[in-house]
Amino acid sequence: MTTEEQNFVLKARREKHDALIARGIAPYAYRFVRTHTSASAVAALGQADEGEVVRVAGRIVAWRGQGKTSFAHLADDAGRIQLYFRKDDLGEELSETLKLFDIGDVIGISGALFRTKTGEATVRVASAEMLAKSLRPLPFGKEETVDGVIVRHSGFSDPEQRYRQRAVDLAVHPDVRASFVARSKMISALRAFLDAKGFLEVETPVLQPLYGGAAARPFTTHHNALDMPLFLRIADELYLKRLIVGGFDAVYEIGHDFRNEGVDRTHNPEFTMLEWYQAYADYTDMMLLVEQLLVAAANAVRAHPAYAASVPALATPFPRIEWVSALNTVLGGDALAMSDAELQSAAERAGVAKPDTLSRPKLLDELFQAHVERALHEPTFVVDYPLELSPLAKPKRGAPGLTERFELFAGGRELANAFSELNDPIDQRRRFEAQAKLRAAGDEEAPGVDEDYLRAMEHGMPPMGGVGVGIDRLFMYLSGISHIRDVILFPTMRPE
RNA sequence: GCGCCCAUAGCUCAAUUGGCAGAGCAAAUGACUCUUAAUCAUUAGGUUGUAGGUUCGAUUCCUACUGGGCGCACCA
Repeated sequence: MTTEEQNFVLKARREKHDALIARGIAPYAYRFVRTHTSASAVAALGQADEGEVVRVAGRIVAWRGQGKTSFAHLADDAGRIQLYFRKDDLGEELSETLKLFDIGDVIGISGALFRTKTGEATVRVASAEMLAKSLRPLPFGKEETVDGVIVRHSGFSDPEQRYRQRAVDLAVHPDVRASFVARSKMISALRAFLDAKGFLEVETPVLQPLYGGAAARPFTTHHNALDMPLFLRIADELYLKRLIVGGFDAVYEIGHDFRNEGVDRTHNPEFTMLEWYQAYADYTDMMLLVEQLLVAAANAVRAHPAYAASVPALATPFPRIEWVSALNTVLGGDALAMSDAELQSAAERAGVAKPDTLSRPKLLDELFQAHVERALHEPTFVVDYPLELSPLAKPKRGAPGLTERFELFAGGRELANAFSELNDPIDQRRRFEAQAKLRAAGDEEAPGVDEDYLRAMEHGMPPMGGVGVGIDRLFMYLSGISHIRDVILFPTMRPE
């Protein structure tokens, strides 16, 4: 098609649009007062054969004309309901107008409920209003119900088009809408949980002059008026901990982090992160909170009928395994005492790419990922990470080479990361400097020294526990959805 | 970033060894006053992703490009 205006389908729609105007009917309305949704109308009829007059609105998703009568289905957020148009009820003029209605149009209906002889709750249409004329057809598939299961035919299934045109995807796929409803309910439950525990929801900068709080490559941008580079945050951590210095006892933030790295089924360049920090608590307190929070999230997702069956049963407390002993077991020796060369050859055997280019902490991390993480299917806390992997965590009491840190794994993926937060500014400076050295040696993900953060800490940072939870992945785990693009409304795509 | 695969009508898909580009749905016209993947008849709808090449002839074979999917790498 050369230009879309010449397409015969669009042309026919446009002609009907013009014909509506010619009949004095506005193709785009301002408002329609509904008395019922599709679902509440069906409920209002109950088991009766005749019911009250209802006003419903939605999109025409199916049309079965039959001479002087027509049946249609009207879909709204709550579901769908059948409409029955009868020429004798509507009169000549409205019957003529009806010919200008198409599948995809948004209309408002008034009429009495009744039950057809096949048993379906239906509105006997007395009046119909055009609310929004659809000029571009939606790719509705046909549906049939076989043994109570809805079977779709010839739907809209090209994954590229579905992600690029999410409005269309959502409009024709109630199950896609359902997944985002469940996600939203889960996030509401997380907020309710933390609010009830006395946490204050806050917002910290997305645009940061210095990035930190995680090991990742950032997106960079530029502020014109200030003529300065800015980074999109890779984590909220350092700003939230400044707030604890400022006197807030417990804060949390739900927002987007941005990491300039590959895209695959579990990575989108922007993703949703929950972080919280609680003064006077340590990582053991955080473990209990994470368990409770996960149970609350799982209950919220399970409450959605579409996901009731897919949510894993969570038995608390989750098992705890120690990072070092788990790695020692799989490597058959004392991992921390091994030489760099020994670690490199172990990494080589584990299939780690280019182990000779990795720093020692990276090597350890890779070995742990390869041998231990992938095998953790049930929710499991991995505790007490090596200090060199955890530059923002407090040393473990009685084991100075380790930190008080845990990560929660489930389904082979990391769901949460938490520490007893490092609040000693002298130690923190040393850790930053060690990171800066790695950075100078070529580790692009190692952050530098954040003087502003150190200054805040030097004023006295209360001891605290902190947690980060990847929201997209948590929802993927709970819902059983395997691709991150299916839990993000508008995933990052190349321009078409 | 690397490898493999995919791109045909608005949507979902066909097209034999390289030989006139098709079907279903959606659309238009007509028939049908309880249908429901409604049905029936007729009609229209295409620069086969883009640019080149091989060939008498390319949707089909080759090259490059664009976009996508899957896997690997990086990462959470």
